[in-house]
Amino acid sequence: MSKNQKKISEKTIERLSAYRRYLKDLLKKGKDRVYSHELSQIVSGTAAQVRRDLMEVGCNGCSSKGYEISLLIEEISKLLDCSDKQNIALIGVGNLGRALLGYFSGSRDNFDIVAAFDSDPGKSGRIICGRRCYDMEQLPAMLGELKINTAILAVPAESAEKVAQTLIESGIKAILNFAPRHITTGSGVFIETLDMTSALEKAIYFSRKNTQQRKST
Amino acid sequence: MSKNQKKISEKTIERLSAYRRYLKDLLKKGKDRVYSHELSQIVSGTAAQVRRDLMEVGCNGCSSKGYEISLLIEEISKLLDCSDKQNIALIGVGNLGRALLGYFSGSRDNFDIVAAFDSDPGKSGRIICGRRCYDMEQLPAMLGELKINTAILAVPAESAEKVAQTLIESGIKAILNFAPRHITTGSGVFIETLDMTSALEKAIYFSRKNTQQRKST
DNA sequence: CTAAAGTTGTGAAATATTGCACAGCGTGAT
DNA sequence: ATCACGCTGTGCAATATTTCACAACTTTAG
Ligand SMILES: NC(=O)c1ccc[n+]([C@@H]2O[C@H](COP(=O)([O-])OP(=O)(O)OC[C@H]3O[C@@H](n4cnc5c(N)ncnc54)[C@H](O)[C@@H]3O)[C@@H](O)[C@H]2O)c1
Ligand SMILES: NC(=O)c1ccc[n+]([C@@H]2O[C@H](COP(=O)([O-])OP(=O)(O)OC[C@H]3O[C@@H](n4cnc5c(N)ncnc54)[C@H](O)[C@@H]3O)[C@@H](O)[C@H]2O)c1
Repeated sequence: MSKNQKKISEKTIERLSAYRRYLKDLLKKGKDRVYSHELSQIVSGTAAQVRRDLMEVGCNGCSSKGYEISLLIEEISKLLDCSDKQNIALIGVGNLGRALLGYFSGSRDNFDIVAAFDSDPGKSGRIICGRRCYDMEQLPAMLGELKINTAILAVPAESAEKVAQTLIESGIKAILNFAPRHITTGSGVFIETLDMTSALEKAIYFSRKNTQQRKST
Repeated sequence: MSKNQKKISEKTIERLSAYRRYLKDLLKKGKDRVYSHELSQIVSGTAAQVRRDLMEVGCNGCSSKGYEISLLIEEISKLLDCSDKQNIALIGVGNLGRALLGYFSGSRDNFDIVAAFDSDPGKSGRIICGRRCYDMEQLPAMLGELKINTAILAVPAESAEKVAQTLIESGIKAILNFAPRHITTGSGVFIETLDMTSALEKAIYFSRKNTQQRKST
């Protein structure tokens, strides 16, 4: 019962998220069915890969007619989303943090950044992009109070590990880290580091090699 | 001659970039040698993986003493960097674009954002974060003039594909795309899409499954 | 000088991920 | 009713990536 599905790969989860976003677009445009080969284009994969991904959410496809978009969205959401809207915390309201706050706050229906934290007294206490910014001392209490278990980390690299440690001790379960620092954790906390500098240097590197296009997500 | 190494994987390139950044830190702190198991921690891999990565740049390791940091930085740079500093363009000077501009401009010695472009007349013509912002009409000419072959794309999703097409036609060789849209290209242009929303939804998903930590880059 | 400890370089095994190819099914045409 | 067509679901092959494991080498201790 607790083990209905064994394990879905990270790559698949990422693609499912991308599929869903695209499917919502399609739905808005009035489409109601979609084929795997159409979906495959938005992640530069093959149709077979899409079908395999969709198998993980319980196949809803129908031969010849493809997948029903609204049903697919529903099924993907059932897998990805929690029953209730997830509260997210943002740590570090600098240049990047503000951009993220403006981008993610309020616009989604499955999650929301409900609180921001910064060590700078000039920021905490204020309301930024419509969200209250708290002092770091209030972090442990607020995480519990707001039932936050995922955090976005956008503090300078030097502070990243220390802040991450605080987050983990406060019971956070996953961190999306933008600082160019690897976060180590003995516990079962999920850490995803988005390293923009490496990504850019990779792009620069491959701008010189004439590779075929690849990649996704 | 032209085919000195067959092919280095994207993952390896990303890690090499991360190693180098860390190695520069270590050097600044006065260290001069490093072991593979030390490097392995910053990408949450194994020591063997690090050694394998470093083999790609031509092994410089020495039994028992590890790798000489300055030499390693040199060798990685020889692989990753071009002989001359790479000029980068930023397209879309919105909330995210400005953060990126502030972050990447001027601080690196192997690349620099030398020009920004935006379709908004209120932005083009001005100087933002110390960089001139041009009108989109000037894009093709400027890319050639400044010898730019890598671009950062930070425009709204709706415009992303069209702008990417323009970039490719103007001769760009690689794009780091922040818009939540897959860019397709028949040509050999390298496209790297950083999808923050998928990354966040992935983090949220795994905050509920108690996985061991994984991932890097 | 010899042994012990610790590290590199790397073939080979183990995993993870992707792509192929085809059986089976629904649909629409005849 | 039958058939051709196009798409799904999936076993299996093909790749890609990571990890294991060990010989060879360097340094240090005795
Ligand atoms: N700006 C970008 O486009 C960009 C790009 C790639 C990576 N990053 C990374 O993202 C992170 C944030 O970048 P940024 O440009 O927003 O930096 P920033 O300096 O503008 O903002 C950092 C914020 O974190 C706060 N802070 C510092 N120490 C803290 C602590 N211990 N606890 C809580 N808050 C603390 C600061 O007060 C500040 O508001 C950095 O690690 C940076 O390397 C940023
Ligand atoms: N802000 C974030 O933190 C964040 C997070 C994840 C993804 N993104 C993505 O990054 C992109 C930029 O986000 P943003 O928040 O900076 O948006 P934004 O609206 O603040 O900025 C977009 C900028 O692009 C310019 N622009 C629009 N159409 C253009 C065109 N055709 N050619 C040139 N410039 C054009 C606009 O004038 C504006 O300056 C979006 O695709 C967004 O989905 C942003």
